[in-house]
Amino acid sequence: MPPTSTYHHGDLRAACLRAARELLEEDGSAALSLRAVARRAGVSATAPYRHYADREALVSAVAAEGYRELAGYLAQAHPAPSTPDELAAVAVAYVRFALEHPALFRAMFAEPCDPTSEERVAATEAISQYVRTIVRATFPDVDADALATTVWALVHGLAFLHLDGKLDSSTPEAVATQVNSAVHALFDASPAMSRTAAVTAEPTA
Amino acid sequence: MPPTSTYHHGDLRAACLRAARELLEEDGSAALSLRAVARRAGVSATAPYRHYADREALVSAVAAEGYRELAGYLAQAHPAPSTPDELAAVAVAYVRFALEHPALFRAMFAEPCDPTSEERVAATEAISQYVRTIVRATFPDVDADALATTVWALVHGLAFLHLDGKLDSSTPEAVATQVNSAVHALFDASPAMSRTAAVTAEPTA
DNA sequence: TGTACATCAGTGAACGCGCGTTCACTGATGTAC
DNA sequence: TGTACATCAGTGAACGCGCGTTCACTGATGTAC
Repeated sequence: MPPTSTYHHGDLRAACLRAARELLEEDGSAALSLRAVARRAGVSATAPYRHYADREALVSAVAAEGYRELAGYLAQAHPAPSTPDELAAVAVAYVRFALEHPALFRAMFAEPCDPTSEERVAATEAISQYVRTIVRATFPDVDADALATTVWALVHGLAFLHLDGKLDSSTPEAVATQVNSAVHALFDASPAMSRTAAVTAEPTA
Repeated sequence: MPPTSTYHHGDLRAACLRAARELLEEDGSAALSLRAVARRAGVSATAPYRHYADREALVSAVAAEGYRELAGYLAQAHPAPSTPDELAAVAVAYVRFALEHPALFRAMFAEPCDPTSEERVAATEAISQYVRTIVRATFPDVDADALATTVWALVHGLAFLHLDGKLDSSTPEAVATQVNSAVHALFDASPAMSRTAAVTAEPTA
């Protein structure tokens, strides 16, 4: 259904989200204002209020969309990882996502604008669950919750360090190598792992 | 030298820094404006311009001070760690610092306001060097740079996850336990550690 | 099929706000003689 | 020791800006009959 008339936009809600994403990627979080979003969507300054209660609601929606997109991105790296290598591939995807959408990623983890936004809480919970699930599939015999937290922290930290230019992000390969080796440093020799999948882990990077 | 007169403040530069820190801790980064700083320092809105070129300069100064303070905090946890346990204690301090100064910590790692601020660059470089030094002292036979990155990422990620309320931060003990176990998961069984450089050959990163 | 009407999604003017920054200024300080 | 003067660190009025949000409104849409 193409938006024939200009008065009724067609899908302003989605257009706002898209505009917000673009502003974020182009000029950083400071540029993300309701008015700028409206401007970019080609609509009056007050039109977005039809779809978002206030600025915070928009930001939360953007963050939530980011979480969903991240989840999709990870799943695409490997739908159901069950070996350390496959898990490492997902980790690489996580960091890559952060580097491809730096402002969005920062917004997702920035000072919580509205911690009570159900959409947002649900989205982050989904990611958290997802990580646990993956780790559990990869290391069935282990305290998956504890390990999942450690893995997530490691990968999350790598993402931020890369974002902050602390590590060599010049090429996707450099990033992948870095992430792979860090993840394997955690896995290869962890007691529980060496017992389970003794040799599987070695050949990466 | 007590600031007798009110006209000449005495040490407005430091007072601005302190005010900025307070605003940050109390109301988050959005509250950190030059005008608010001036107001809190009890000085006209334009007075801070005597000491800071613009808003960005102030923010960079705050961040740099944060880095220095973090460095001191880590050194206080253990002046020269050389065992995994001592290193873990430093890691705990890192996370604790983040939790005690959440807004400051976020500001330090937020979107780089002025990447060319020499004070700021120097401060972050110092931290980075410091981590490398510690890791090298603890594991002399290992590719310290690679491991240092991994350790830093892990600890940094834990700090943010705690900040975002993803982990149990209810008591300092809970945090310490969490961080300790994560760090040990990385160390205790990492091949390089258990068999000293036997397997260092793995040449990644 | 045509018409009346409720509903919905926009408009645009207006508000008050706090911000960063400029400018010409003035009061305090300290130094040279 | 006293005085003249340069320098320094503040003042306060003023600027223009973009923001979030409100309000009464109006044009388009779709549904009931």
